Amino acid sequence: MNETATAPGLRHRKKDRTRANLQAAAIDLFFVQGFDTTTIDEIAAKADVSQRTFFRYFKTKEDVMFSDAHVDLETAQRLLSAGPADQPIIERIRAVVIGLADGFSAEYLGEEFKRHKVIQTTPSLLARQTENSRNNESLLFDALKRPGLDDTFVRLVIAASIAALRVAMETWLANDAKEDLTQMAVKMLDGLSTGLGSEPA
Amino acid sequence: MNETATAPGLRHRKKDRTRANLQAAAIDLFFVQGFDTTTIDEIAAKADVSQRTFFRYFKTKEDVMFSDAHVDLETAQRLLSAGPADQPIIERIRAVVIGLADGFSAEYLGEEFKRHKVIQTTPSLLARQTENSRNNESLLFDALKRPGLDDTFVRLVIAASIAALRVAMETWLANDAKEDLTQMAVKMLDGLSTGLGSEPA
DNA sequence: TGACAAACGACAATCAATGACATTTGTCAC
DNA sequence: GTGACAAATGTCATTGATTGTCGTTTGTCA
Repeated sequence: MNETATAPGLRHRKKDRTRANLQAAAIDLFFVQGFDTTTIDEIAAKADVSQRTFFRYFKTKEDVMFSDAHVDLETAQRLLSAGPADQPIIERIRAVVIGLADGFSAEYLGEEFKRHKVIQTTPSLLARQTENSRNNESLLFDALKRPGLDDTFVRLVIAASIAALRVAMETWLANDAKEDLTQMAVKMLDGLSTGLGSEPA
Repeated sequence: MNETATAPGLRHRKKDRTRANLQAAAIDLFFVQGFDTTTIDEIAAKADVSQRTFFRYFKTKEDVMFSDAHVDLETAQRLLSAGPADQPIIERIRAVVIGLADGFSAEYLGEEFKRHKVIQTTPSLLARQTENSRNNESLLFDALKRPGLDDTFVRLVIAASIAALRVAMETWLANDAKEDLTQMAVKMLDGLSTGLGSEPA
């Protein structure tokens, strides 16, 4: 699955560099002057390519913020396949979340923090992110559905779990990453598991 | 707050008519030829106004599908204010959902079915809808938060509940409105209340 | 009726996104 | 090396959403 081993070749390396340049230029500009007030022309200029080339790498202006999103999802799917299939769905999700978070370096979390800060403050990016969540729900459903179990229940668990993870992320961002994100996420999933009818003291 | 009582005047009536014309023209065109393949020029032409006027009534092309969304939300807020504040949040939400659904006529449900069908099949509308959900979460949070209760828990309950309602709506749409939407929604909320850890047979 | 403001049309400009075509640049077989 | 070939890019042009401006029409109200 990971082909980084075989010699990429000059052409391929240049492509990677161009993509990285575009992405870095875009995120930089979004940070300092905002998403809406940054034009594709500016991004292209900063990355030293034509405007047309930007759209050869990213389908839309929003995409440049989400092109790496599939990585974590694929990891999640791999962890799901590896885990035991016979325990309750929410338990499996919980395990995957812990497994995923295990691979997050402090540096990665710092990058995520910045990225999500931009997303949170930009309506079109926020919309795009939830669109991604929708796709993730479908993929997770395919991975988690089981013959004996009501499909709608599976969808409910997945949707509620993703919502819980989102709330954890938002709280984390709002508190400037002071708390431990994983711990908060797990606490929320446990809340779903136990039931929201019984409220904390 | 509601000024519809005082004689609207000719100008106001014309404005209402123009807005309604634009909305009807847009939804019609979206239905028959799709959202993306319908231009603002077509909508404006069909409603017999200039393209510029369209944007005087609706901020974006998507807005024309959501401009009435606030009505149900306001009803929900009113119901929330009316209900008892001392029961668990999820119970209050459940009661509001039932109260809201009580006001849905068969005709309204039919309209909603068509509208949501278009939304479901149009990525940009889907994105816009979830953006609305975000706003609703904030408003519901303000209405439901309570001094003794952890804010994050309140947010979790709201986010999970909205996710559950969305799954109910999606299931309803996928099954061509065969089941009872309210009943399904309540069942899902009960699932959240009881806890997702215990799976149905 | 006349002043005033709201609603509107007409025009132009910006920017995202896409298509078409020409040019440059790796890659690979010879 | 060298030439054929495909990938990557640049350039040019176009569509369509969105916004600003300005002048005109049209309710409203004294």
